[in-house]
Amino acid sequence: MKNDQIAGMFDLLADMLEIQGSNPFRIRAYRNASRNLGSMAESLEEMVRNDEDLTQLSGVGKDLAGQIQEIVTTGKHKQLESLRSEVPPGVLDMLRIPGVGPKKVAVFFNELKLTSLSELKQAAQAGELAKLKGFGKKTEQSILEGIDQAAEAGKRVSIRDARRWADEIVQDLLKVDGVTQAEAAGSCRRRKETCGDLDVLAICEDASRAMDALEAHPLVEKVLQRGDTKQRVRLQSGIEMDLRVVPEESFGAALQYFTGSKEHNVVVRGLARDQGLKLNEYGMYRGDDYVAGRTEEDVYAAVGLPWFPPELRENRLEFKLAEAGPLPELVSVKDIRGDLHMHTTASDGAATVEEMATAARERGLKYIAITDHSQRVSMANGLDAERLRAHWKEIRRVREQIDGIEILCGIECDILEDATLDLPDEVLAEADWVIAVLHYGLKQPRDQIMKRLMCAVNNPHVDIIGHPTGRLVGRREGADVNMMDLLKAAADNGVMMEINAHPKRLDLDDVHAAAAKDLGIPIVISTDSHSVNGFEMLEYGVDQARRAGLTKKDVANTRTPTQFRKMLKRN
DNA sequence: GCCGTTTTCGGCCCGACTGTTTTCAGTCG
Repeated sequence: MKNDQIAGMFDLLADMLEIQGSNPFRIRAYRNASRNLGSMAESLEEMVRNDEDLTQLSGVGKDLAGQIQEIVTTGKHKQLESLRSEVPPGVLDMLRIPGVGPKKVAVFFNELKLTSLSELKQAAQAGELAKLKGFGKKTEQSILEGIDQAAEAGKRVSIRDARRWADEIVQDLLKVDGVTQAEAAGSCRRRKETCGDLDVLAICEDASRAMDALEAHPLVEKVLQRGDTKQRVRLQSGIEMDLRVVPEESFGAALQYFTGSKEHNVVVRGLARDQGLKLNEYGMYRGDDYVAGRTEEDVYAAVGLPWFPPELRENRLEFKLAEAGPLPELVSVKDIRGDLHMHTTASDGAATVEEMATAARERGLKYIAITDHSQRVSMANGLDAERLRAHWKEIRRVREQIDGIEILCGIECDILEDATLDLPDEVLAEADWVIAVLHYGLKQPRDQIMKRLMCAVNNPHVDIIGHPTGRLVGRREGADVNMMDLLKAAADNGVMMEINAHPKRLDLDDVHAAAAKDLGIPIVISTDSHSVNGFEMLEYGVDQARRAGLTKKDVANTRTPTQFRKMLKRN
């Protein structure tokens, strides 16, 4: 039983309790626990097996500890099972309709006995919803429109798309007459790997000018709401965006407020309250007196906190770091000196060794590793021993010809389904840099997955585990990796861990990267480039590392070429 | 249901927008 499965059960429970009109704080407790469980590195199953105290986990008390234990040991959750028989699954689907929440769903279910989206649609078309108390024609119409979107709703977009759209709109808003400042907030600013919606803030003397501009923007499909200070639109891509127009003296407070995360803000507001202050999106107040709000720095300073990089604002690490002293400086793109995962035309890349090396040098990199696929990945024209040796010969030739950048002879070697490596040890021994990865058999049971990873970690020639879970963000779950066991073994064997920078991978994720750092494992942020444009992905990997609280020191490829070589096992 | 403690019960964020309501409830972030 994986952590996120258990978290999912608590979320489902919360949905059902909400429709039943339970105590909202009890519901929040389930959601809160769900979130915390979903973002922890240790496996709950292991914790139960080792008889560890689950109430140590934040948001988990005696009751939930018992429920987790029940789920892990029996695979079931009695309370959830009995609620399931009371609330049909189709009723939960109704929650996905924009503007429809638990109260409305309860009315549909209890008064009209509707149990699915299609029944709800028929009732709306027959005009039955508008007859209900508290409902009218407009609500009925908007539900009718919303039902078709329900399937799409909740879809998240990659940080890369989110940033492209948000940045474009921000840049265009800044050109609008009267707009003096504009910035993206929300999960996009925190660089979360996916975004459910976009938030943009602007200062504009006449808010309607900014809103008119947004309404006319080519990326915008439709205005969903428009008030005096807030406008909500849907972009062509289907994702929704909020624009808030705020006064200058509130910009910092609003930026802080709308950047979140919610959990981070709860803590900040709590600290404010403890000091007799009140924080909202307009500013920090003592009674009715404005204390701060122009900048985020002012807001944090008013409660005795340092300014936090947005990537840290998840209420996971940042408050502990702040308590321990000045915040560490997080790693940044300019710190990265090497890129140690990339492909060429020898396997499935689009550029030659020479082209990749030249492009890397132009981007200011001092060393790279060429790591084409091994033979198992036949689809990608993976290399067998003979072709690999010829390829390395070619790399050495280019190495002699190009100044200003070091090139390592590497390989991205598959860890096969039977827990052996795709190339013999004597071949791997000739490499400068060996990345071991899972590509196939990702659905194998945990025991076999771990057997494979341990085989790689224990091999003396393996330098690093690449994209350790093999997940594809929003598309494919990764293998069932016991990450803490893998990290401990990696630490014991001097094996590094990769943060694969491609926005579709971002693997390790932020939580596991933080766990790796805690164990002292050197982390490498690599782009896995398949063309010269691939190097642009570096920033997404760096953002993920920043979310894990990594500094320059924690990231091996911030070292100079000489320093980096000294970190390798074979030296 | 959790948490903290001014230890065992009270607090748990709150403001914008919409629609239906004529003073507010529901939803959302």
